[in-house]
Amino acid sequence: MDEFSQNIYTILSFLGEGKLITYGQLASQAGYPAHSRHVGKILARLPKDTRLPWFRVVNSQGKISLQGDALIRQKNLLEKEGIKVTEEGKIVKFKQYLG
DNA sequence: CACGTGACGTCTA
DNA sequence: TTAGACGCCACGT
Repeated sequence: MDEFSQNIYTILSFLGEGKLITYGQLASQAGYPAHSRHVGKILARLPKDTRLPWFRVVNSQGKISLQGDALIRQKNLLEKEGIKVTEEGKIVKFKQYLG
């Protein structure tokens, strides 16, 4: 477990309900601005029963980067927190949910 | 060592 | 607003 991953987990654990963050912001806040892609890899290997709010992470365009059933899962979790998402996975009023 | 790939980002037309 | 071109970095082959 490297420092970058630890930072990602810490930042996510402090991300409150109804708040969103992008891969790029996570990477930057973790101290490695150029590692936005790596954030995805780290999230992808999280256990299914993790307590971390991985579903509050979207790309800089305000869209969910997952596909198929995974997209549906994240969509449902977000809507459960009052965030509206279109069929294509686009977050409605995306910028309102950032820090 | 070269190359392809991925839950990405920024610029530009 | 959308698409394509590039940039970026860790990893497996």
